[in-house]
Amino acid sequence: MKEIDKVFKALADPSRRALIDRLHAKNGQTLSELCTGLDMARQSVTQHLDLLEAANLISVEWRGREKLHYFNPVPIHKIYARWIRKFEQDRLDALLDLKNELENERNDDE
Amino acid sequence: MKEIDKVFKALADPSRRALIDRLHAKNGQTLSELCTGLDMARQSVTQHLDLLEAANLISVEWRGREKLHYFNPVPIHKIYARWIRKFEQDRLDALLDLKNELENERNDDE
DNA sequence: GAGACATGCAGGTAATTAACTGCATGTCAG
DNA sequence: CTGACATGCAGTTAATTACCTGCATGTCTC
Repeated sequence: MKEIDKVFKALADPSRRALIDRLHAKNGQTLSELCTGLDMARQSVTQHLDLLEAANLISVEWRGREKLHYFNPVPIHKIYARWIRKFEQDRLDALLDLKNELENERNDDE
Repeated sequence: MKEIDKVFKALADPSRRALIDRLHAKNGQTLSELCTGLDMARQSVTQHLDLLEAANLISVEWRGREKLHYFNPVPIHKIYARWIRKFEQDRLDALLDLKNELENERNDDE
């Protein structure tokens, strides 16, 4: 499976996006810490975290018996760079076209 | 299902992203036009397009017996605005922090 | 109106997924 | 060393998904 596909798939689930949000709010949380308040078995959370890790959206670090989780924004930046920016560019292009159109109209009047 | 979730789910499939790319290259294509060159039954393509339409990523317009498909970038912009920009912001913040840190160090020297 | 064409609609199936339960392993603290 | 704790690992299940095939409907063209 392509890298970018893993990222999109990982982001497609609201539970996983929530986990990223939690890590974004407080980085370096343990598994049990991430589980608190969630209506889901620890093992299910692990599965989600594994997917996020496979997509390189989080990285883990062991400290004794605890597993610390860190958010990594790079894949999201790549999605933006390779897949969203070009559509954003269309919006700018459309504005430029409109601007040129208006200016040409003005020139036609002269 | 939440709006944003439909969009993420719709974007999670590479076939659907390919369809968006094709529409981005040439807007207003019919169903059969979108099917050409794809190794997939027409009915399967229809299902993908239905999902994209449910996510508001494409809109359709009937002309006689033909169904024209148009790409709509707004949901992708919303993803960027509500979900990606804040992570991008972190990168800027980190740069600013670094800048301030360096300046403070310089002041400490004086 | 007949035949070609574009698409819709209704199942059916195999693969994937997201959740669970139960038990095992490894680490800390007294 | 022992008990508590953090996590891993394996297997099960129900829901979802991504396909397919077959047939129906509606619209052009001659």
